[in-house]
Amino acid sequence: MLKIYNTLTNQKEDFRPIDPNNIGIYVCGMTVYDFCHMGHARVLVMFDVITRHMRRNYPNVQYIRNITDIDDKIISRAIENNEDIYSLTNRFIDAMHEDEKALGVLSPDIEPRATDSIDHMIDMIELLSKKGLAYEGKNGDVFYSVRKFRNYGKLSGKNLDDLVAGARVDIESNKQDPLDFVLWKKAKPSEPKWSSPWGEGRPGWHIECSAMSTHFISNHFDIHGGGMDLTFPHHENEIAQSEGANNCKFVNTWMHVGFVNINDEKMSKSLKNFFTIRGVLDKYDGETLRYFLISSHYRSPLNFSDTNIESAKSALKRLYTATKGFSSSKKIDVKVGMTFDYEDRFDAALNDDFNTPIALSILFEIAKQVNIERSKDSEHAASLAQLLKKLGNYLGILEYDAELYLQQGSELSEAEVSIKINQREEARASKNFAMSDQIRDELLTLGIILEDSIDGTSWRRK
RNA sequence: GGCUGGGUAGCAAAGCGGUUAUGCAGGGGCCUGCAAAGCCUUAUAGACCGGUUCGACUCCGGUCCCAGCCUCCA
Repeated sequence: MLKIYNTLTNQKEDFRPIDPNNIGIYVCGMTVYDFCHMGHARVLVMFDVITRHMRRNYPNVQYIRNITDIDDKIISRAIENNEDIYSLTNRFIDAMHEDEKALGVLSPDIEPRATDSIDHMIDMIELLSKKGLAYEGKNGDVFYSVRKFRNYGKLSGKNLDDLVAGARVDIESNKQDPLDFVLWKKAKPSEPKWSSPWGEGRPGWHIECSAMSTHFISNHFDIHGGGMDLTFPHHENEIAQSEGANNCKFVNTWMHVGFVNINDEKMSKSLKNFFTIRGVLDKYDGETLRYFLISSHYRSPLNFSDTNIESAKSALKRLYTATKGFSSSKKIDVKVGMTFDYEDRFDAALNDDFNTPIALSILFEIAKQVNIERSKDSEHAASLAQLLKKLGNYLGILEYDAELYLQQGSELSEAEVSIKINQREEARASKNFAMSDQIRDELLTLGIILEDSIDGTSWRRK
């Protein structure tokens, strides 16, 4: 039984699908005015792990992740660059796709752009107006009347009076209540605009997710996720909009991914302490990064540092090393009873609120067993290695041939290394160990490590 | 101030009321011509104070500290 921590109830709950044959997942994606950073990477990778696991357990999982391609930041960045918003957003959408590919993230089933769903948003705002939940302010903007929605605050555990007392609410004379939020913004001259019953303008941020999730999935669906900072106000407002408009429960399970921190502080654009995915990929391969991101539980904070990624790199290398030599496509039957309950325990870990650290620890148990069996029972070792690769793939790691992975980024070609290895073999055969060690040291300075075994000498990158 | 989380060994990170988490790094050993990898072995935990219990890192209460949200943010 899959258990998921639900932000709505602040506890782990049994996941009971609305329709087991049709699971709906909606995740708030990127606002595309800049390159994705490590925080985005964590959300991308975690929901990739989550949907991969869901797909193994349910026949049809519909995964939707939107793209916010219209908002204030996009507009101001486009003006700054003196370019059309679409040329800006298209560029960063392409960049995002490159990044997620490098991280081994599978594409969502649908990736709707806000600007393609303006009609659905207008429909929803009209519905809210009809129900008396929305009103037009003095400046022509349309607002949601938060106090008219009974359950406002249920997701984030806030109550309206506390929010007012917090005094961090802006004084906005156009609103009836300072907590009300914008559904539709009147266009200023030279801003991108769409026509609507309230004149030309553009949608507020929150309405797009309510409109797109209900349109592409249903008024009521299973899982809605995003980064933790979206809990309030974004997701709270989505609930107000969707439930206010449709008179039914919006989402059963709300999932929120913890932050990536720098020196124990949230990584964010406003703090200017962020690292872009592509910046990190200059130094580390995508799978190392992915391993790093899944090495802690998705709700815990994750501290980003070179030391921590280096340690992820070493750990992943250990798993690859264990599968080395078994990567041939030769089909081996996994012997019943010889793999113990590794796979069951692996599944149980993921079923327990997607506990990737435990799932990974089981991969290490298998790796150790492969190493032990290697010299004793090679067939058993091979079947374990196959299992290791299979379970790794479920998490989106161990996707490459071990040999190739361990040799990637080498300055010398395969052939060049082979020549050196052969020279060294000759030296060793004639017991000229000074010479053989010299060759090995020479390669080491080029970042290449040689490993002698009964099967001969193999090499890998340091 | 209100609301969430959290404080675990050198570092990272989990589960668990009593039995080895796991990885990286360290010590000793085996293997090796020497290495590397691997295997065996080993040390180092549970912020603090009380309580419940035969027994608590794990449950309850309190204290201290940290992070996040309450404003755009994944």
